[in-house]
Amino acid sequence: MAEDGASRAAAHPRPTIALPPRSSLENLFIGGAGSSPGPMTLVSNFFSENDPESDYRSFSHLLAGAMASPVAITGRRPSFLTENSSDDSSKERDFRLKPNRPLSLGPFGMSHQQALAQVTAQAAQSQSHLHIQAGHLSSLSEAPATSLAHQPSVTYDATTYQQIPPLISDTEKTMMESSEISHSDQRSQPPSLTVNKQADDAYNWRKYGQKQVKGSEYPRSYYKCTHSNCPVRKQVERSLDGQVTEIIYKGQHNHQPPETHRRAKDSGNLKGNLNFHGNSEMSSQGQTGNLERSNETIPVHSISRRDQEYSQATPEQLSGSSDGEEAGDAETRVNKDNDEPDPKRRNIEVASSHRAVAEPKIIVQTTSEVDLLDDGYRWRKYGQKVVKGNPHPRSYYKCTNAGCNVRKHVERASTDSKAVITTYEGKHNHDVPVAKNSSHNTANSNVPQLRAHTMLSEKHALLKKMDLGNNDQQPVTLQQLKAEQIA
DNA sequence: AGCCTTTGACCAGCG
DNA sequence: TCGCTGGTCAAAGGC
Repeated sequence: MAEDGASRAAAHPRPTIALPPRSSLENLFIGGAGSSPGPMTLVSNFFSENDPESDYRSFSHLLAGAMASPVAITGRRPSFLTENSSDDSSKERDFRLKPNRPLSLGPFGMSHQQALAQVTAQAAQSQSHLHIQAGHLSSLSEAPATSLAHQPSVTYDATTYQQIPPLISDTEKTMMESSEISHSDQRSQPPSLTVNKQADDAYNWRKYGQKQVKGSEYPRSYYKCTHSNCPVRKQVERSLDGQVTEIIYKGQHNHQPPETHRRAKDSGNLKGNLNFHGNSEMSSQGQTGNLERSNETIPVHSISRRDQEYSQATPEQLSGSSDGEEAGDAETRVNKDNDEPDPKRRNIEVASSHRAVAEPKIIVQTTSEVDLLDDGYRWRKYGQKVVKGNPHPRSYYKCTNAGCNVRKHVERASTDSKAVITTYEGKHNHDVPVAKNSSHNTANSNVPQLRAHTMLSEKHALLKKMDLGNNDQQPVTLQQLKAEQIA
């Protein structure tokens, strides 16, 4: 098994690419050299820039911050959380985060966290369905001289909404500084970076197995929480050089994190979070008691990398559906239903690091029906499923290109049949096929740009909606977006 | 001594 | 029923 993994990894080494800086607009419309799938990169680039402070505003930092101090987001789990296709027979459903590429925020003057929170939250309000996922390695330009390979993915098992700790190596401990920035605070001022030493993993894990899983590029390691009687387990896929490529958490901690870790988090919060209510409280709540029914407060996992290449994910609190079943797989989904403007929901704690780590890509994609099957690539449908709570089936597609393992899931929103949530998984290892009969595809090279335009317009419309209801919270996003469009 | 990782074997679900 | 596969167990060894 290990040999298999080694040989496969050797045959398909993941690239480590450092590209020169690129303008925000260029990034937005073009993406990185050889990037694919184009559409996936577009909106992600929307959030990325060459901001010199981008190191402090990565999505991984977002995750880290939320992990350190989860934010309560209550309400029904959004319908655009899709179900893990690989686990649809199980009651265990995963939220999966695959931060496959670095990301930094630039011209918008806002953090990933802000953008992410704004977009997702407001999307729910406007009944637009956003899918935020970490995606592909396609656009590589944002990360300043950072290895872009081997971005981890994280799956959150939605069966039991656990708080998932960051895993911080000793090296990281010494290098990592994090800022915790309340979402609402950040709208009027730059992130106030405060040091939040992510001392260590909030929980202790013991490896109990390793296996080369079919279809998985790297060996999968199995870990148990070492706390007595704690059922939480996690699966970690690591590349040969030790970099995490995917993390899956299952179960719910029935205990609090080690005391030392909680103290560290509390300390960090006092310094940096002006508008957050109770990190340590959340850390404990999230473990056992938050699974209320129609108004669940769900701590999202948080992760980190031990090996300096990834910081950590965030336990925000995800809203859960009233039935607690419809969750998504797909890559990262940070979202919420915000029928109730709970102030807590708006407080997104941000952690950041000075480390030059590879950062995950965030993809926020809204698609119209037109875009649904016309993203420049060719797809073969291989499955379809009706998910509880959504009258519309989700369909599964694979890229038809030989040797390409990219898949996408297409789902119509339960509340709006014209709204489509598309989830891409994987990275195309080929160029966009020669133009099809789409006006989008007049030439291969135009596909990304045109789609960018389309998506940008949609984004604009979305953000405009957002702006109407939350003028005080989204101004930067909207203004920046408008600026981009004018440019 | 205790805790951890490693790794082959075993088990259960599924087609 | 059988084979495949993912997940887990548990002995052995290392730190």
